[in-house]
Amino acid sequence: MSEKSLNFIEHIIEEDLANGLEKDKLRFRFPPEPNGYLHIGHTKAIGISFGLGLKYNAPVNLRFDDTNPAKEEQEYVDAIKRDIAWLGYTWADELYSSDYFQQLYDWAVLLIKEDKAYVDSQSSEAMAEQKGTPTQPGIDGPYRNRSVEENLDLFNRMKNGEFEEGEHVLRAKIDMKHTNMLMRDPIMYRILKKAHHRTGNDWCIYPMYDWTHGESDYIEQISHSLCSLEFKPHRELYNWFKEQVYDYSKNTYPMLPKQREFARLNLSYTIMSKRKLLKLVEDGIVNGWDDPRMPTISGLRRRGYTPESIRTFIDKVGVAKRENVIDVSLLEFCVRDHLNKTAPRVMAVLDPIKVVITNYPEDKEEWLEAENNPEDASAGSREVPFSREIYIEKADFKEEASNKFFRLKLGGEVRLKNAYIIKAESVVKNDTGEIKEIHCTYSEDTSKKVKGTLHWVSIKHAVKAEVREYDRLFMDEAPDSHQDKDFMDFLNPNSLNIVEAFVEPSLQEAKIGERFQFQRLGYFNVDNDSTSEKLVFNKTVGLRDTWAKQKPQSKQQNQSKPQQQRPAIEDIKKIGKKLDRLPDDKFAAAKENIKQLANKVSYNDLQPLFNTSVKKAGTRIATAIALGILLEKGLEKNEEIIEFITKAKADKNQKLVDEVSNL
RNA sequence: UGGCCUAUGGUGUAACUGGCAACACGUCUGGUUUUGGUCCAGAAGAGUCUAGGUUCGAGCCCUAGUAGGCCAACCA
Repeated sequence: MSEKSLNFIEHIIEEDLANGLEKDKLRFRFPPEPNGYLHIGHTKAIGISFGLGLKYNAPVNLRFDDTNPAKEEQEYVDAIKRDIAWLGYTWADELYSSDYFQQLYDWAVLLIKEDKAYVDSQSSEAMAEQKGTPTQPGIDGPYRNRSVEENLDLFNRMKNGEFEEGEHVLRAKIDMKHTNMLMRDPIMYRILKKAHHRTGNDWCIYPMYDWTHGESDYIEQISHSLCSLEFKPHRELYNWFKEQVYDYSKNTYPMLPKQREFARLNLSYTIMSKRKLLKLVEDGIVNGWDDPRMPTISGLRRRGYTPESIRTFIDKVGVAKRENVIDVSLLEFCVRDHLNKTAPRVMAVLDPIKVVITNYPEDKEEWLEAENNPEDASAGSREVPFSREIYIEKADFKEEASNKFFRLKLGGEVRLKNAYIIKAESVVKNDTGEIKEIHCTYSEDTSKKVKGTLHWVSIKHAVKAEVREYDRLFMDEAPDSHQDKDFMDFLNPNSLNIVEAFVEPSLQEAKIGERFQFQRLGYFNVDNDSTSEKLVFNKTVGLRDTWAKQKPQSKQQNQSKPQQQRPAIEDIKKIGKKLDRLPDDKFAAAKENIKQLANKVSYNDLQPLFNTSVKKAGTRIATAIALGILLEKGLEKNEEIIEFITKAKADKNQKLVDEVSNL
């Protein structure tokens, strides 16, 4: 652990420690709002705070940020706790912001007494108007200078339920002209006559996020409050509030927490918004929050992901402040890596074709030994039944094929995993020419070298099972990042594919949640829907398949990325940078590219490049090429241009001299 | 007309107070293999957004641009 270089948050903590913060004062928290299920994005926040707790041996609180009774439910509290525990993290205290409602109220009264908060009685529309915009300052509202007495009275009556929702709010009195809109007298309390999942009807005023969150951190004496980037502008308010309450309570709560922000996790081909995930659930696109296609923790769990693999994934994605999109292939790598070491191997045929071994006696059957996991000697072995008629995968047979195809073909030999070597002799077809059976002969000499090995199941002994194969839910790399299109437009209609498969008989006893490698296919686990009458498997992830990659692909994979539209001059500079180091053929291509781009460039764009320093030959060559186009299009040579050309002609770089010579 | 944040191979993250740009995924070779998996060996791929400056030396410091993100819920 100490080997690994620190991320920026760890650097901050190390610095705080070096500056005198005592190590036993370190304390973190994970603060979910119980209004939905946790998803893989939350796992990053969980991993950061709980990871820090582990690293520094510091407590990490689980605090439900439950200040909005309209949206929050016990069901979500339970699901969140279950998911965090499943991931393998242990929280110090289970806490609720609602536990602090009284303290928050008392502090709010103190703020009013100091004329730092006031009751506003306007409509939300009027208040929004006075608030201004990001580019325009706000103006003071008519209630801003109410007397302390009146504010105290009104606030007390708000608490007592004397007013209806929307009639009054309590606002912090900061600065309506502040450049940070959050500082323009933010609302601290609103009236909400709703029952809260924990406090019931005790309160009819509820504190807002900014007032609650930071003060909850303060009460819990959290040292480092870590959240995602979009809360960066809130930090200023966070600090303002905490400095006020510190004045009132520094003796009981001596430490001021520090908020820092990191970039949230984005995964390619998936969405992370709770609201949008909820829509998938409500519209019946998926079968609930734990549908194996969902990026929720519960979905991943049901899909067969291991908590270990999710944790290593989070560890690998790192922590920084720039927007990122992680490729799902990294997540898949992490599960494969873990399951490869732990999942027992079994044989299952998903798309069967019948093979008859003509020289094998009709009534004979054998039980052959099969290794459970070549990666784990302690996993032992089991026996699998073999008989005259077996299933193999349709894709594993071709009547004719090149010798790049080292599976079964007519006249060719192949090894049956854990069994004999067979040779395909003939096929039986139906009227439409479809192959119904492959007739083979077998040889008991298993020592022979054959290139291919196939998995199979004995038809007589095979157990039927339902296998659910999943594909990504969205066809687009970033489905919710298109301003002109709705994320629902990118739904993949084939995200679920149910097949009737045949599995080896040892699987009859498989229990819900158990994970296996179906050899040569991928990792599968037993779904919750599985019963003793009907086995149901989920495909967690396929094996790496370098064979599939060699075949021509007609995939939907290659969708062009939404190319960000840079000004042409920027591209020219970029290309120009290494232009002088390019081999001739590449240089010609780059030159052509620059010529194209130059058509979109004005003289004013190009002019600044004339001063480019002598050592940056590439940029100057690019400038010369672009200038050539502009001159062709009728640009008049002025002094600056002539000076540039003259200087370039005298340069020691031959390419530059060439480019500039015919200008 | 504003404020704040960010910019390093295809992707993600490193590079401690300036000193040969590293690691992982992905990609491509080759080897091993009763899984076209795993494993092993290797390769390609970035002069760190652009320009200018400071310096013996800049991914890191300064200036100016450019691009992207966030900010106007009685949501969190």
